[in-house]
Amino acid sequence: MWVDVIVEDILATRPADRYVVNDAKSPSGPIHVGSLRGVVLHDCVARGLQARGRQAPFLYGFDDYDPMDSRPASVPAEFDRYLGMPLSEIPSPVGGGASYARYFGLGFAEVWTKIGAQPEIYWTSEMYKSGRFNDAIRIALDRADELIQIDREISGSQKAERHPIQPLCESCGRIGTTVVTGWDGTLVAYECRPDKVAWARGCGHHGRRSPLDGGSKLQYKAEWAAKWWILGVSVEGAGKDHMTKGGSHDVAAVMCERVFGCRTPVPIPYEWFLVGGRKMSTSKGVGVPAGELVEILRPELARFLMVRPHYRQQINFDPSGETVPTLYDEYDRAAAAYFGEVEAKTPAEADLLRDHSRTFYFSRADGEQAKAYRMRFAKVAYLMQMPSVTVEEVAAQEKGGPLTEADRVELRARMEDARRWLQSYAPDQYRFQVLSQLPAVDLTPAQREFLAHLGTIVAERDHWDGEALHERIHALKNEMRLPPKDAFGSIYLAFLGKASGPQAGWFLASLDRGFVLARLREVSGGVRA
RNA sequence: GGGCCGUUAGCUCAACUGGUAGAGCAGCGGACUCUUAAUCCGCUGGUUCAGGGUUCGAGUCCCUGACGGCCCCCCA
Repeated sequence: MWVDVIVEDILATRPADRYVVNDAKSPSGPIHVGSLRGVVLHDCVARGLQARGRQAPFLYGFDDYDPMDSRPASVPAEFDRYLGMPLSEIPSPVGGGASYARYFGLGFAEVWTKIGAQPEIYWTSEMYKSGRFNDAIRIALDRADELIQIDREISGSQKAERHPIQPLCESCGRIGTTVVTGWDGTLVAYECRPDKVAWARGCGHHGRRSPLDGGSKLQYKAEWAAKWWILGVSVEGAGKDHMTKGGSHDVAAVMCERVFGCRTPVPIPYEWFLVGGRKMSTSKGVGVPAGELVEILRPELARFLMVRPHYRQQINFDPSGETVPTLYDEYDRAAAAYFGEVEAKTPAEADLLRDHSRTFYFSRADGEQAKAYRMRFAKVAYLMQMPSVTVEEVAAQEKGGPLTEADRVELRARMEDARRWLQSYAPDQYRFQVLSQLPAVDLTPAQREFLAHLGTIVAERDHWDGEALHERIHALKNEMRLPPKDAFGSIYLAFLGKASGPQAGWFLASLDRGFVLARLREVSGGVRA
């Protein structure tokens, strides 16, 4: 399991009693589901370190002193006037006094809470305002040339200006449009340029101010390095956009070591996590909000989805098709390994089981996962669509005994997922619905006759057992020398409007007898012939 | 220009630090007095993208190449 590999590697290469695990995100809008991968990854590593007896706080930083550099489609157009201002200083798009950054950041935090992660949140705006960045800002100003040089050297970018400090404009409140023009050891001289960036317009103000206590922010690569130094971060992964060679992480790493004199945290470069299927209607066509994932899958499955594949592998989750049932099957396999329900026949198999077991362990959302009876997801989905079938009863039969409380909780979670899956994502093949009105079907005379006879059979008894009825259907089909396809097809067409369906005997037996008789009479009587 | 990932059965994917290539679905066959989604059993099916190399042994490690997906060189 990759988490164990990472944890063992950290313990071996950097022995310590305490590790600070950090992740961060700029809350510039609705936070994409991809950012959840970082949360889960860091949460797992922190858990793994803790399980090895180390202290391992997991910190999550919202970089809310970053300037707003674009306006998400869901945010009203009047917010364009805030472009360039720190996210912490912009009002929430839904009002209520909170900042723009808090609105989106806390919304994201709600999602990670659901999947069992509880990082300690910090806000860079507060760090700046409280002076925690002051030493780093002084260093960055004193050694600005060196930092700029590192940026150029490592990134290979010829881009002229990337001064490590951006003052907050005292006139317009923007922080993304300013450039430093001088530093006397106490005050920075700066200009708020109308043309510095394409996405915001500075007001043109020239001024001098203290860069400390919130008066400025570090440019983001320098800020990253400074945060490692200030917070003592020892482990921090990042998505591939940061981790490319000569990319922001490489630059920050050199800044961290050469300028701030601290060791670069253990890096963990991870791949993207995309959600296909229903794409959002944003202009770019991608960007499913994190919260949507936990509306498709319950917490353990959402985590499992991200824990199972290696972190260097891209995840492209498409909830349509058979993805969800398959994911559930794999989850069940992992659970079986974890609870010791399967025995390995070979050493290789034993290793595989251990791997599955660890995957399950790290997929737990909260606390110990109770051992419970796990009915196959596809079956749950199937049973739920059968009229007058109680899934709990079938589960108890299948289990061979009464369901425990844990069994019921597990089953209910599956039913929830199945309901949503059937409603929004399941292929038609998995979905059926008894039609309350006879659909317009095209049946041969033989099929009508078959259904008429079937009606007679059903009428024979007040109560039918599924198996018994199924036998009679086959017998009737044989007597009439009707091809199975025609016989069964006619039943499904009459009740479901499609050519196939659940096993006919059990299916009809589960329906209301009066309804079945009426429908058979109607369809065979040529009402719509 | 640079970087990451992928390519394994018809499909979707597994396979710990190299040690007999496996599942699910599909297909085929069978059991249950029953071809048509609730159960169970069996079977078929792979030159692991290609070509080199290391090794007693390579899906796995190294090199080269092909194809596919993505990222960076704006911002953060």
